Amino acid sequence: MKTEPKSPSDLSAQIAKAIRDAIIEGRMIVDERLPSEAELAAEFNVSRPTVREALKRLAAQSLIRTQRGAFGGAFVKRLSYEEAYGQHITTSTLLLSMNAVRFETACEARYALERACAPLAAQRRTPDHLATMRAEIHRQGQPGLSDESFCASDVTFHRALVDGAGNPVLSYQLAGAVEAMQPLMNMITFTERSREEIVRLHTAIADAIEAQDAKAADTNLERLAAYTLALGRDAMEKHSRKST
Amino acid sequence: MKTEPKSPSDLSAQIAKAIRDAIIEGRMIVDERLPSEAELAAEFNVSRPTVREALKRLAAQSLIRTQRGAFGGAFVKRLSYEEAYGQHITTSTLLLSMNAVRFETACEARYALERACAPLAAQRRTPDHLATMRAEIHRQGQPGLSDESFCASDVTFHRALVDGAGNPVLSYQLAGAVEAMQPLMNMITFTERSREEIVRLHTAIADAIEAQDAKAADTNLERLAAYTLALGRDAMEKHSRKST
DNA sequence: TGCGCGGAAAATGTCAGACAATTAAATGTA
DNA sequence: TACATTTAATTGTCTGACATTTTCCGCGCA
Repeated sequence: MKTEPKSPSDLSAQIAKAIRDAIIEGRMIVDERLPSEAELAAEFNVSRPTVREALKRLAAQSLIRTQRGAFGGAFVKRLSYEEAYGQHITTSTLLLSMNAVRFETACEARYALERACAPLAAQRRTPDHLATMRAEIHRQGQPGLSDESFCASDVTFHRALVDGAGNPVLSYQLAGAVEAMQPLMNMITFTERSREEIVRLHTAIADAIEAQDAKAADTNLERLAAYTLALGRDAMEKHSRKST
Repeated sequence: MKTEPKSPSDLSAQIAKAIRDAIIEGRMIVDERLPSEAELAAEFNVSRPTVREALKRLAAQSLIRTQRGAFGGAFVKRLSYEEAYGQHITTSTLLLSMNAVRFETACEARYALERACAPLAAQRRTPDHLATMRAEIHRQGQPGLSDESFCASDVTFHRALVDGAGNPVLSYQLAGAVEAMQPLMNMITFTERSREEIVRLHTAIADAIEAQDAKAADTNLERLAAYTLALGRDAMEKHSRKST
C-alpha cells in the first residue's frame, strides 16, 4: 500500500523534496530539529540509507546541518549570506561555462546590473570601499601582473563597487554576475595599452564614487562596458579563428 | 594509510567536493560518464553507500544526472537555465526569509535591478512579452482577486518585463530578486485603491515599453518602486504594532 | 554538600552483503 | 534480415551491524 508510485523510483529525491517544501513553506523554522534518521525512515516507510541520501541532498543545498552524538541530528540551518554567495557563484559559473553563452550576453548583463548599483554606491560608499578600490587600481597598474591576477583584481574592484551600495541583497545578486564572468574574462589577453585604459576608467569610476557623482560613475561604467565588450569581441574572434 | 585524516569524518562531503572540483575546473566535460559507484568506492577506499551519498549531493546541485541499467551511471549534466533559475529562486527565497531582511532592502535591490533591464526591454521586447504584460494587467484589475493571486500576477508581469530584455543571463539573475520578494509582498494587504494605483503604473510601464521609450519606463518604474516601498512600510508597521 | 569522572544512551557515520529493477547490448531463432 | 530472448552491467533499496561522537546522569570521593 505505497502512497504514490507515480514517480518511478528515486525515493530519496521524493523525501528530500517533502522535507525541502516543509522548510521553504516555513513549516519548520531555523534551528528546529528534524526527526532522527530512524524516525524518518519509519515515517516514510523506507530504509535508513535512503533517508540519509535525502538528507545529504538537503545538506548540499545548505538547508540543514547535522550534528553527531546524543541530542544531535539534523537541524534546519540558517542560510548565511556567505553560503548563498558561494552557491550562487558556483551555479552562475557553471551556467555560463556549460551553455556557450556569448561574451556579449554575459558582459551586457553584468554591466547593466552594475550600473544599477552605481547610484546607490555613490550615495553610501564608505572609506573602506574606496580604499579597496584604490588598492586594486594600484595593483592593476603593476607591470608583470599576470592576466589571471589582473582579472582577479578586476573582480575585487567591482565587488567593492557593488558592496558600496550597502545593500547585501544587491551584493548577493551581483556576486553571481560579476564572479561568473571571470572565466570568460580570463580568455582575454590584456595588452599594456588595454590595461592602461582600464585603469584609467577604473580611476574615473572611483573618483566619481568618491565625489558621490552618480552621473559620472554611470558614464564611465558605460565606457568601461563598451571597452570590455570590444576587447572581448577581439579575443573571441581570435579564438575562433585559431580553432577554425 | 589514509590519504588525509584532516577533516574528521564526513567522507561523503570530501568525495563530493573532489568530484565537484573536477567538474568545475573542466576536468570532466558535459555528458562524460563518471566511474561506476563500485569503481568510485574502490578509488576512494570507501563503501558504496558513502559514494552514493556523495553522488546525491552532486545531484542536488544539478551537477550530475544518473541513469540506471547497463551502460548507465552518473553523467556530468548540462546545467539548464531552468534548473539554474529554480535553484537561484530557492536560495534567494530562503536567504530573505531566514535573515530578517528588511522590506526596504529587498525592495530597493529588486527595483534597482529591474530598472537596469528596462532600457534593454524597451529596445527588444517582442509582441509576446507585451501580450503577457497586458494580460497580467488585465488580471490585476479583476475584482475578487486574492492578495496572493495579485502578487503572483505581479511577479509574472515583472518577469515578462525582465525577459523582454532578451538576455537570458539577465533573466536568470533577476529571477532570484523578483521571485524571492513574493513572500514579503504577500504580507501586504492590497486595498482597492492601492491596486488601482499599481495597475495604473503597470499600464504606464507597459505603454512605455511598447513605445520603446526607455526614459518613461524608468520614470514609472521608479514611481512604482516608491509606491511599493510605501505600501510595504505601512504593512510592516501594522505588523510590528500587532506583535508588540 | 559539592565536584569530577565514567558509563549509558542516543544519534550520526560507515561498512558489508544481498536482492530488486532497469536498460542496452549480445545472442539466438524464424 | 528482423524480431524475440538472454545476459550483463549498473543503479536503487534493504537489512544488519559496528564505529564514533556527544550529552546526560549517577556514582564515588573529598
